[in-house]
Amino acid sequence: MLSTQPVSHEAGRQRQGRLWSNLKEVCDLLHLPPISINSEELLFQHVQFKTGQRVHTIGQPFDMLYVVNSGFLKTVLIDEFGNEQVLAFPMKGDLMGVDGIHNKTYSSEAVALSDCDLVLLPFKKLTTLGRTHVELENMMYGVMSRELVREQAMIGMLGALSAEARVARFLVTLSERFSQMGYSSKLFNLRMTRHEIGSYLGLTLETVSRTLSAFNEIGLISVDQRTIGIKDADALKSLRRLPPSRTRSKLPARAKAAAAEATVPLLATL
Amino acid sequence: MLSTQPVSHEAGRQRQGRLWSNLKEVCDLLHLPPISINSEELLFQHVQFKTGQRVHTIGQPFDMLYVVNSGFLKTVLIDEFGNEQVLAFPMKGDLMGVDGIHNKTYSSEAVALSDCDLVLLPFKKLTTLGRTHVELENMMYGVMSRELVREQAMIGMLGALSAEARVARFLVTLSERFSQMGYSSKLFNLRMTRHEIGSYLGLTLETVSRTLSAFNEIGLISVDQRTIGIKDADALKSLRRLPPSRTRSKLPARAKAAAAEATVPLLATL
DNA sequence: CGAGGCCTTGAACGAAATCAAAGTCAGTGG
DNA sequence: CCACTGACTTTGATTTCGTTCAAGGCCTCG
Repeated sequence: MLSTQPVSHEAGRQRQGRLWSNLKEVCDLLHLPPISINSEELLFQHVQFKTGQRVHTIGQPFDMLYVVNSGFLKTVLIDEFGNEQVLAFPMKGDLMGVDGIHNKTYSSEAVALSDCDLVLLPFKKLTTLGRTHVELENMMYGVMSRELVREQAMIGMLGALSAEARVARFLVTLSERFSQMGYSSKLFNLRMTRHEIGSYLGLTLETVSRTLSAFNEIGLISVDQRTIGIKDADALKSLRRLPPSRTRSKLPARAKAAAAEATVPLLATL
Repeated sequence: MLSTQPVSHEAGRQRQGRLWSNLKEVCDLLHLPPISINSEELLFQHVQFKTGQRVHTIGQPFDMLYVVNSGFLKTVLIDEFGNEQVLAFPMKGDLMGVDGIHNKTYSSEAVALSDCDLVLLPFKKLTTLGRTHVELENMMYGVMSRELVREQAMIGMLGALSAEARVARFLVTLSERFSQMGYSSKLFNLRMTRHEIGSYLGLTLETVSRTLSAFNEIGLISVDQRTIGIKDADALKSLRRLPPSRTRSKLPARAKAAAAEATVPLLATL
């Protein structure tokens, strides 16, 4: 489902020995409808990070958002004992740094898991520009809301799914992302360790390893170290195996009033 | 830490037999610095919901944000089998509905756990207004970012903490919220069932119940049905008991390059 | 008073964590 | 070139935390 427009594969152009992208290219990257701004002149600088480098750290003053143009990263929280909690594995098209707006300080740390090329979006520049370009402003709100929805889905997954289901969904999501990026959805390399996957999924590295081996056993995937082959995507997708009886939705008796109309125009959905 | 300014305790004024709040009152509610807009004329309507009523449902067209002025709610995700996953328990000062911006459709459902009074913030109105009032716009971004940070903290908790630690943190957070609202931080009533707490924390209702009983045993709290007394807040706060050896932060060998300067000015934090 | 939610507690089970050991792989330096 | 090192991975054995299943008590509301 990639745009087939003649954007250079490595989006951006050289200038002063450095890559720059215009707003339309950034929108493409974020999978957003392009914005009609006389924007050929409005360029955003790229930056490169090497494997292991930190893009931003916790507590660092916030002024930039980042869009991944190529490469793989992780974002992590670090607790008071130095333990890492992986929050996400940003890759091409993902936005980073939104958590820094509040408090003017990044609340997470972003680390490159491979060499990366990121587009720099100076936040001030964006908001200023947004004030005169409704579309851009809407895009900003939209992207932030999208992040929020993603995190809600993550919470749902951590709260309700078994280890197997989490690993299965992780693989499916990765596969879809790779496919979006134009890589094979059937065969790819993990850029992160079992440990990092485990942290991301709320599991230990051993459980991740064992679960992958088990999927391999029953022919859902093939595993060789970091190389994953997806053999039965449908089975992976439908693998739920959630702790069953939990959390069945039902309105309490006291809620019968809800049938009545609300105090304000309110659609009677459901 | 409440503002001691003479805002009416039940913020807002009567007009046409209904409560309305101006922008300053809304900012107070959200714990944000007040905005200097000639805003006495800019009023936001309140709405009341009865226990059990839904404020918005999944898939319903989005057009409003909501700020809780009084009462207690839950927001939930519902999976394909009708299972509920509690995402949050909004109460006074909390913002709801942000997940609806993306897709123009609410992606979660909000249900009143008690009779509630909510301030309606028509999103269109806010953004239009934000375009001419930088402060308001910044506030919008700030609030959305704050939500994101909260959810990240939630992910961290679900990913890393033991059942006891989750329940302890839940109690501490509740206690602090009650205190903020001017209620006792030492003695309060839960508005939600064990089942709902369990869903929120990624535990079963039995585990929640047992953990509360255990805290009661060792004198950290007193429990009688929905009534909770906090006896040793410090012990609750420091109760971590996280699965120990997990996820210790350490840079991989390949990351030695990180010591070198980044491609862009980058603070050497840590 | 009875019914239905809700909460507690016990006992047994099971999924995932922990502990432990051996194997793989990439990079390094002799 | 090859052996050595250190990080990463796999697999096994054991333990433990939290779930599941079950039964009984409590409280509210009709």
